[in-house]
Amino acid sequence: MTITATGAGATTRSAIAASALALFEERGFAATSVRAIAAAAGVDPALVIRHFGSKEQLFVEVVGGNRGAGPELDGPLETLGRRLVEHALDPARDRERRAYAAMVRASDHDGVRDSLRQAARSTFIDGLTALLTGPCVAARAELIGAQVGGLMQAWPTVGEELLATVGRERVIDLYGAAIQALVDSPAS
Amino acid sequence: MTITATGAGATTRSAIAASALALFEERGFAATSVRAIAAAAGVDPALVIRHFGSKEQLFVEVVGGNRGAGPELDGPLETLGRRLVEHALDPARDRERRAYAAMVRASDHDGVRDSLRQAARSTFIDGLTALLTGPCVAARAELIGAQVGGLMQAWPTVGEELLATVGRERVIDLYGAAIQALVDSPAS
DNA sequence: AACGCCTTGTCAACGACGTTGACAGGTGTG
DNA sequence: CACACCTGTCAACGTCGTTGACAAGGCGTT
Repeated sequence: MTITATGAGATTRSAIAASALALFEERGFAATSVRAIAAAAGVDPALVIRHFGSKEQLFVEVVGGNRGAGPELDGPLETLGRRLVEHALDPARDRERRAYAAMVRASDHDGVRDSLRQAARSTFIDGLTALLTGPCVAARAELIGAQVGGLMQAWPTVGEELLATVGRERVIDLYGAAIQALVDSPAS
Repeated sequence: MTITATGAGATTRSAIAASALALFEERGFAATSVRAIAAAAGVDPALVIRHFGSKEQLFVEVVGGNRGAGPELDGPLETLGRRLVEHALDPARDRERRAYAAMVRASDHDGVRDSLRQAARSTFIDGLTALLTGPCVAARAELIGAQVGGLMQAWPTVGEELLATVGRERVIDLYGAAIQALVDSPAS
């Protein structure tokens, strides 16, 4: 039950977490077995469960646990749409994008889905709601979240093609304008 | 190998498909076992695999197989954004929306992901590409697909709340306008 | 009628999976 | 020393998707 923050077990625990993160991001949830994680970390499969409770909890903790604050929200509202797309497509954010895709794909499991929803709320939609002005800010923030989520979900499969045909800047222009339509205070 | 279109086996095959569809939509892919499908259909588990090859192929065939043509594309371009949202949120389309959600959640498996991508292409994005005018029609069609996909994915979790707070018409207005930003031919 | 073939279905089993319980070393505290 | 506890090991359980061998029944050909 108890898990000490320091001590001998903490190093093996982080070793398990590192192996798990690498395998989950590379192969996804279903294709990664607890036994494979244990083998990569050089420990017993039972120890993985002992430390993290279950495969699902391990996934949520290592893949869904490292959320940044969301600095992409800083800046003028007039260019928020562009910045959101730039941030979502930032090549340096490849790891986070793959982590998000892995979570969406594993959202067949209730715990993963709940974690995904909660993470989106706390690190994105709530901040966005506080930022927007005009009517229906909460609803518009949710819909902007749907837009960004749709882009991130589609990107692993269509992103390469889009980059080759129209280029990153054009995608940022186009999708940024679409998001901006929800950022700008609508009539009525 | 060979599967006759008619004959004694066709009825049990469709019985398996019916049970599988109901269970997959209700519980999702991972939580539905081949044995449960077989029990619901009153057949042997091995027979399920015999008829459909694998659990994944069965899922793709029964959940991803019944795609409509897409009449939502008919009509003037000026209101296409609205119509797409109306169609995506149509209460009568609850089954299709749940099927789509089930496929997204099961897209951890390669075959499911491929089927999802192909279905989106053939029944939506290709038709949309043919419809749009102006520059970058293919890219804009893909991005519109991302928008619609994001909305459909988010809807099961946030739709109820949005309906209660701002109402369906307002959502159609807002998100429809955002999609319309990609439908309308952009400046250069 | 007798034969062989294909389809349809049954049965037991395989290997892999996530998870659990009982148990062993190792360390610090009374 | 004895006690407790954290850390780790081991074998096993039940379930899973899938497979192979085999039986029952229809059907055309000789």
